[in-house]
Amino acid sequence: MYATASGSDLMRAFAPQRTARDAPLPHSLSDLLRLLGATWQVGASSDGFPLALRQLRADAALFHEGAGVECIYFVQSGAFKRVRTAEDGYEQVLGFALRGDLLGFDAICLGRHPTAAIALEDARVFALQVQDLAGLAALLPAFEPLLQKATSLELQRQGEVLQLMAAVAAEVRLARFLLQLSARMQLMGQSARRLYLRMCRRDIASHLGVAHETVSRSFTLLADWGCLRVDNREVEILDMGLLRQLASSTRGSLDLQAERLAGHA
Amino acid sequence: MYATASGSDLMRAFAPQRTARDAPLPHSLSDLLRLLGATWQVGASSDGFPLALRQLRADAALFHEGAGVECIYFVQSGAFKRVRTAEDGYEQVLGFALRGDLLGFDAICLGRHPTAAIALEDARVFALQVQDLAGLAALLPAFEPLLQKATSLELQRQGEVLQLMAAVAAEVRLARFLLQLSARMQLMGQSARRLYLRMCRRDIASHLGVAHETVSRSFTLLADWGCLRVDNREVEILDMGLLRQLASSTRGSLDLQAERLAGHA
DNA sequence: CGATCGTTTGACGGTGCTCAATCACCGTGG
DNA sequence: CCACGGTGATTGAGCACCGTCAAACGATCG
Repeated sequence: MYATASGSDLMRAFAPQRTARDAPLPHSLSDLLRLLGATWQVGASSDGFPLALRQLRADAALFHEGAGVECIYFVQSGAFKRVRTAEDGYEQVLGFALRGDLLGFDAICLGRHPTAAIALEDARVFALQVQDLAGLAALLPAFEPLLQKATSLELQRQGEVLQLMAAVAAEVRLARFLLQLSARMQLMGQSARRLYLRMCRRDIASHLGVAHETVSRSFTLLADWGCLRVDNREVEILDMGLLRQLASSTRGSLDLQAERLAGHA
Repeated sequence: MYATASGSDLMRAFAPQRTARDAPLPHSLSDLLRLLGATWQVGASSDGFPLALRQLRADAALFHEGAGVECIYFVQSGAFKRVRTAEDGYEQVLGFALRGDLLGFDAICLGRHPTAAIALEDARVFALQVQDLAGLAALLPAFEPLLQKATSLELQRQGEVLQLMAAVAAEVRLARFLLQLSARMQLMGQSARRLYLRMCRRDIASHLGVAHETVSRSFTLLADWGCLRVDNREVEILDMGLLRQLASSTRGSLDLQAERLAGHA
């Protein structure tokens, strides 16, 4: 590696596993802070801080399971799935990461990534070396609360995912998943009603803890009940209230919905 | 409350919801840092830092679902369950917290506790006001990495819990749960083989996403296969290898175990 | 246009949920 | 001291839901 004093090469040095087609992209610490929800502007003094912007193609791995931790990442664009592969090859999807989400932080405690992150589409991420975290905190005292908020949000989201898998009925799981996705899209300023699923049915199924055929069946069931309009990966929520009511049912008693189904048939 | 300038009263001031039977307990910042795994000693300069040690009886709530966040907590002794209650009264157990675990951090992002924490037995926790976090970071630069490690560990544990609920067969879920518990006990310097379950079957069932009767059946099944010896809440792991093998099976194919069962019968 | 992958739908069998009874344990009060 | 009620754990029977296997359909791409 050529060590010159130019800023461009500094950036390059902090972008691991950079492939040939990657080109240096314009970015700065301000971009990351704005992504994390900071309202104020960062002074120009910290523009030299080592912050890499990595670009990935669909199906590329941001990091592999078991790999040593070098960076934590913030999704700038695109979508990821977090997966853990069992010995027999079964892929467990633990969650999906969208714009603004934190990736790889669960690796800090043990020094290795317990899960892999795979891009579902072309994506860009900010990469922050863990060894630079202390320096960044010293340079920008306001960064620490932002990072804490981000980790807290991840923790809270993981809790919601658990509730998702805790539901017994498959339609309830799917309903909860769609509502969570809808809420996140709305938080990003996008439509809460019209969703485009970036992941395939198999990934959704793994995430919900059911077979992928069951996901299909649940989609058509929700569509039959008038909750949704489903066209492959395009989903439109037609009756948000009914969807919420479905998602809130816990043990048994989908009978109310069964009646509605009978009424429509 | 009598307001004098003594140090004891300072402690009292930072212990919210203190009941009459609670007495001031000896504690210091050093105790917390040692609990978090710090190897170095803290200087006496920071002994005046506001750090409360709260004591709770069994079944008492450390914080309620939806309550505003004031503190984050580190479990000093005892055990907790983290629960979320649905509208129809169903209690979803998201996880259990033991000595050294962080509680309440998922509330920081939204300012409200998304889950409640209930003591499973008499317990003690260190309480750290969130508004004091920045001050503590300034006073002790080495604290920030410890907090990050703790949050990272929580995040990683939540991922493991997800894997737990992702398993299809009930016995597999129970096997994974017991292995996770065993690993945590060993990490705390206790026996990995002899476990005393601090939670009732219903809590375990909710945590695994099955009916509590199924938990009972799975316990007896694992015992019949020679994995465990179960006596109410006392569990002894007899065949760790077989238990691991069971826990690693994902989709279908418990047939191997079924053969073993037939062999024993 | 064929090939491959993803999605949907059907049929069947098994696992676990529901309902219910029994047992064990414990603290209370007669 | 033992009867009593209460809670938690275990076990059984029946049935619905979902996983597995299988086939057909659709989309995308070379």
